[in-house]
Amino acid sequence: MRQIPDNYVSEFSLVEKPDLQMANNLLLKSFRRKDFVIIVGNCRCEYSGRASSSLDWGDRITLIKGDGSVQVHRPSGYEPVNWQPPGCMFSIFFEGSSLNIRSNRPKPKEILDIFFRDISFIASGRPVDDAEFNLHVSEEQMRDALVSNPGILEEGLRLIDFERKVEPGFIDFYGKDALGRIVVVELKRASAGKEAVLQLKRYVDEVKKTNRVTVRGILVAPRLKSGAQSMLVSLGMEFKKLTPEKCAEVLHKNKMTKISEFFESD
Amino acid sequence: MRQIPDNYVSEFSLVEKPDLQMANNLLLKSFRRKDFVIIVGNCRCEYSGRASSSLDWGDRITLIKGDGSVQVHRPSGYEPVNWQPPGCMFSIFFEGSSLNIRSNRPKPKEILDIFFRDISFIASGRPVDDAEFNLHVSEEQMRDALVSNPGILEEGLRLIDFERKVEPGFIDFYGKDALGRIVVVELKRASAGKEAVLQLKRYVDEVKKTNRVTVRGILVAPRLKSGAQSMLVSLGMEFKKLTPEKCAEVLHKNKMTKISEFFESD
DNA sequence: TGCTAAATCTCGAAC
DNA sequence: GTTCGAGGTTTAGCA
Repeated sequence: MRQIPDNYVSEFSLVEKPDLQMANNLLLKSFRRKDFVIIVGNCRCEYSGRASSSLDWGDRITLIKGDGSVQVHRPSGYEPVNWQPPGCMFSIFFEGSSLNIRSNRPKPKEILDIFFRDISFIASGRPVDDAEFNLHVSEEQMRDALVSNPGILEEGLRLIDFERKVEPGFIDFYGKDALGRIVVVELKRASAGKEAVLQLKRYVDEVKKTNRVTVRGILVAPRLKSGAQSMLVSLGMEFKKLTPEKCAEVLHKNKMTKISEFFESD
Repeated sequence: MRQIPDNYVSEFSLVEKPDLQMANNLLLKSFRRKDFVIIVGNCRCEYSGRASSSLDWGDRITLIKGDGSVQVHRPSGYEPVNWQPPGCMFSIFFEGSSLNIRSNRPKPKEILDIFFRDISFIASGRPVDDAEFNLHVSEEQMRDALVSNPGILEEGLRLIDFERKVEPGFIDFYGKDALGRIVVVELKRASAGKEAVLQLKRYVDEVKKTNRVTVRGILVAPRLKSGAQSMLVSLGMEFKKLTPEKCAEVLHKNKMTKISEFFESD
């Protein structure tokens, strides 16, 4: 078996200005092989399913992936103008003087028809990509930081439980403060708005209902959206600022501590 | 001035297997011209901004649009693994033995670095697409149908206001029924779930609070998600079915009526 | 499989 | 410019 070199790039076959008959043959083969296909050309689109849409002729870039997803990109805009999520079946046939690529999504039932009348080029291949994607600062990591070091919020704060199930959902951080009062924390990675305030309120009410004691509700986030502050105050709750940067710092310190512990115990 | 034919397709330049120096030159030119660029090759990515991420080497398809948006696509999945929204500035330089395309988003400050070590091909061009995109059945159109003809929901229902601002948000339809009771309608274009029930509940509560009268809450959608029905009933509210097809029919009739009125008044 | 909550959500409109 | 809500949202995590 031939060794694949570390920087091997799966070749893409390129066909420039194919006529529609050739395009039909190329695409049939690619669909059967579940190749990654790029089609640049002049097309129109019809979509029908959860909603329905139509788009007249224009030059677009179409990506069809081996997992059965499709996206039609216009010259500008981040989002595709038409698309299908993974899991589609493809068929292809002539419709008048244009070539119709139909992608069929079974559930929910959705169909996207792309009609090509002119194709600039078709590229197809099987890209190889086994790398792991790593997102560094998530809400979960912010919670980890808080759980591992509640003191960053307030002197004397102690953890009782996290991701604690109560009826409306999960309490990010459940603990007691220096005076022994129950503390319920709702954590947001970005600006916290009124919906976060209401969510926290529901948790606090639920905890009060079952415990019948004083419960502090603290909304923790990098900042508040406008209106959230007054709402929070009027509902008798608090806001405390916590930034991703601070969390990263705490998590870094934890790691360092663990490493030094490892050496001490060795 | 030369006439552009109706099915004119702006040509894409294709360069297969360019070395990194040639790729650098090609891309520099394309960035200056704000071309649409497609790069297929082996790359790694580093992103830093609202969050941060890293992705090791793999074969990927990169789209760079004239509006300054970027997306790096893996062999599978609908969404790009890394991206930048429109409005970025690009720079390109060598980093060790790889070619680094840096996209810089000013506000919020975000940087995406894509490092190429091998490029299968680069395609660039200026696609022309002036077509209007048309989404046929939107929630707004369903509301228009309901507002223009409240009778489709219930005999004797009258409109008082729509898109009415109350604190949690906007009430889709606000009216009175045949018995003079206030009716609050929450409209969903697709299946309505528990979150829609809760949304309606908040609006009803808000209206009750300010008006201190009987308020009917009606959830209007093509169908309910499982669990929503019992939740709705237990909160003392109702469901009424309304399909996009019915709305389309009503809107069509309205248009016909307007046209005939036009002829009568002529 | 169905539901819930988050997202580097994006996008557009209203304030 | 900011905020807010909708989306053919998509996607990931669970029951």
